[in-house]
Amino acid sequence: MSGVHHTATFDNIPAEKRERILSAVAAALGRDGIAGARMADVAREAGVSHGSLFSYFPTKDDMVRAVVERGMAMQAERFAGSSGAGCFDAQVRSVFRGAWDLASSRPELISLWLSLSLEENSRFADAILPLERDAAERWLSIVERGKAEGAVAAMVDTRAAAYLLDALAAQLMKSRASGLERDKLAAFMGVGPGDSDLGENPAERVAGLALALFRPR
Amino acid sequence: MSGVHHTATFDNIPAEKRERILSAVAAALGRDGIAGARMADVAREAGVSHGSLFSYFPTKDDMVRAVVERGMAMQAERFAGSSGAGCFDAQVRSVFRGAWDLASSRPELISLWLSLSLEENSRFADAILPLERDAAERWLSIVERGKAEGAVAAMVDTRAAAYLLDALAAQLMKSRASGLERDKLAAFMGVGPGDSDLGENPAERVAGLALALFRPR
Amino acid sequence: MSGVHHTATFDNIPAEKRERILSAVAAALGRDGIAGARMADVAREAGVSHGSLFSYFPTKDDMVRAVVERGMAMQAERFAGSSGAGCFDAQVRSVFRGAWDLASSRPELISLWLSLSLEENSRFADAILPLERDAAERWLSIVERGKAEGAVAAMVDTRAAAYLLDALAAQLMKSRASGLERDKLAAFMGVGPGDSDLGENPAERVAGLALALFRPR
Amino acid sequence: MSGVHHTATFDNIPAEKRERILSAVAAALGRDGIAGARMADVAREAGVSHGSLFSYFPTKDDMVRAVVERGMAMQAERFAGSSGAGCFDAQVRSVFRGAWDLASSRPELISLWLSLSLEENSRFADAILPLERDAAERWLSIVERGKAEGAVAAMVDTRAAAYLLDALAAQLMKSRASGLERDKLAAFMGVGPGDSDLGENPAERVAGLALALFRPR
DNA sequence: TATGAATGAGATTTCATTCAT
DNA sequence: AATGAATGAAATCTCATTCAT
Repeated sequence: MSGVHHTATFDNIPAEKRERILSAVAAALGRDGIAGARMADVAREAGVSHGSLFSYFPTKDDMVRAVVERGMAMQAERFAGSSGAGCFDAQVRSVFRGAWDLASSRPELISLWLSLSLEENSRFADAILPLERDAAERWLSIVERGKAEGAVAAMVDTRAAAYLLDALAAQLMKSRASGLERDKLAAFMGVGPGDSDLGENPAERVAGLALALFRPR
Repeated sequence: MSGVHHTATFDNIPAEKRERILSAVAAALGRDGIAGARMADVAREAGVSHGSLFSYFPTKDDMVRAVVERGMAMQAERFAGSSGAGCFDAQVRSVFRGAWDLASSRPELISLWLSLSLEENSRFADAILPLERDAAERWLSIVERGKAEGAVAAMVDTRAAAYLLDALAAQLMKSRASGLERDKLAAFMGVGPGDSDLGENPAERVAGLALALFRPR
Repeated sequence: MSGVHHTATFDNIPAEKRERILSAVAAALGRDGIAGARMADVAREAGVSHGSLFSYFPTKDDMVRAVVERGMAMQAERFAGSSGAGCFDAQVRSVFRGAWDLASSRPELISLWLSLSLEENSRFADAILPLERDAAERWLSIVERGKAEGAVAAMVDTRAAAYLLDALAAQLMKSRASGLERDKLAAFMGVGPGDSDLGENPAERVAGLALALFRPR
Repeated sequence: MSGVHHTATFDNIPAEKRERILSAVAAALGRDGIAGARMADVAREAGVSHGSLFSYFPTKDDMVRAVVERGMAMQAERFAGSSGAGCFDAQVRSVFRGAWDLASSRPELISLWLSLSLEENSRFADAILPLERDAAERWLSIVERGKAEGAVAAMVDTRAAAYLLDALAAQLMKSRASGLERDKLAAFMGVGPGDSDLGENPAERVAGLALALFRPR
């Protein structure tokens, strides 16, 4: 299942073209969904013939896998920058900020990631489960460190807390990537739906709450 | 946009048949996605002819809207049972429990709901935005009541707290409806992926953590 | 492998239409070969939309099988009319005449039958092997009867003789169905290639030789 | 139509490479048919680049012609070894044996030859008609010599006899080159289809019968 | 001369929608 | 009102052929 999903031809073309194609794939998948994305659109947007696309990826599903496995690694990096560096508070804020920034700059990757949780796309689950498990491990170790530092109250259920932080980060990204969820966030934050200003950066605001809640008093 | 999406014919058929059809629609949409669901499958699974389906709903999108508007109302009821009754703690537990139970009994509705947040399905956003806003209002009033009761510390950011509780409830439902998210939950809770027993009911466990965090100490 | 290869829909349409479609399929397969025949051509020549064609046969290969299994049965009948009736000489002449007539009236069936012997079409072999075996049995019993009647010399190798008669009948049909083989027959019979008159009916002439050779002297 | 179908470049490459390419072409055409064979497969199997193939043959049809005209000459040689040498019996046995051996060693050439009789490949008929006519002439002169030698009864219809011998030789080659025809031969000879041993060499057995039949008694 | 990436016409197949019965 | 056969636009995928390097 996992492994290489592109042809040797794809390895041989210029790196710039490769990036252009993968970006076009991600954009189309994020915009139209996995089932709804059309190979012809991807080809046009990447500036290649649609015959070429099939010389890079044997099938549409292979193309999806290629961009999922590669694109999802970028998402994992929202942890990489924060891991090991700084105190609990700094780490949590860094992850939330990274999540928000990723969702701001590459919303299509978030849309694609969200769609991978759907049953209709369960055939791709194996491509991201390792990343999801990795994220769980990281959150768990962050909370453990928080307890060791005294930044997290001893009575806190470590596993539930890690789950809570992950859910919050996921919801923040969703709120950034989806129009509907953006409106929903606006409803929570008390600003009008058309209002593009969501006030204080929600990622910072929510991170602040979470940190305050965990802190022993 | 919003309003009635079925024909007069659909109103005239027996209620039992109506339910059977809407259930089949929800099952197909949840299983195969909005783009992937096929009218022929819905017809076969509902036990009606292919042609009849089009005499009930002018188009596939109308059919989707009909089930979204109707099916999503069920989801809203996870609040209905808890609203106004009991203290803050009881209300939060009740909503989380309701969310978990709904996701257990009708996972296809959760899958459908999740897919409505995707950009590819943004044309249906208007059909659920009111419900989402309603949910935001309810969470906000629940937190406010919590503060009035003294069950929520005064320093807590009300809006962020409501957002947090909503995110947590959403994540719980997702963890129940999607195979991938179930495995992810297992990773957080420290049980094997094949292990069907997730230990203590996660909804109760997570609700317990949230309530403890909000409580003044 | 063997069995029904068409949909229930195909059973429900008028018999006349069914025949029209099967004839168009046989014509296209005989003319363009199995790989070369195009579904769009078949549809146009049968006077149905090409969408309909796929509602009758799930795939192109199913369509081929349907016409092979059905069309080949017609070929088997070149034996049916002669079996059991008359003396050895009459039977052999009848089979040769039937073969010639079938090849004259439905050359496309012969072309299709010939193409089924090719390795490229070996996936359809199971559909005609029973008919081929049946033909072998019939020739063997015809030769045996010939011996019992005294129309075939006792020293004749029964199995080889049956094989010879079958090869001869096959070659006659080939000579009738293929332009190249027709020219080749003309070369053997000493008439010009453009000459449409092949002299005495070759089927009768060749049957006459075979019968004379087998007869004890 | 007839003539040279390859480029000057093809003449300039090493003879070994030329043979390798023509063998790969024959193998692909025999295995997959003319319509089904893919240039990319031929290139890979011949160990040359895709582009080179087109520098040797302007089009796929030219490539087919090149191998047909060249490969078919080999088939004609099954007569060459026997022509002029030996008595009638020896000649007939020699041709049958040669046909059987060619079909055993180069079955793909037989498959290709069989496919050339199909209407779908009639555009190549001119490439082999001379060879077919030559074969007819040879059979006719062999039978005539047989009559002069007294090995063939005077009452035998010379032209029909030549046609019969050709049909028999063709059927023998077919029985060797095609899986289906091999099973059919097994049915005639009374051995199981899986039984790789066809008993006495069928070519000798059938030749023996033919010679016995022609012999005056 | 050799290579292999690029192209696009054309093939099979799907499926929402229509409509005669 | 119900049925299911019919339709054709549109999707994925193939592959002979071209051409820059």
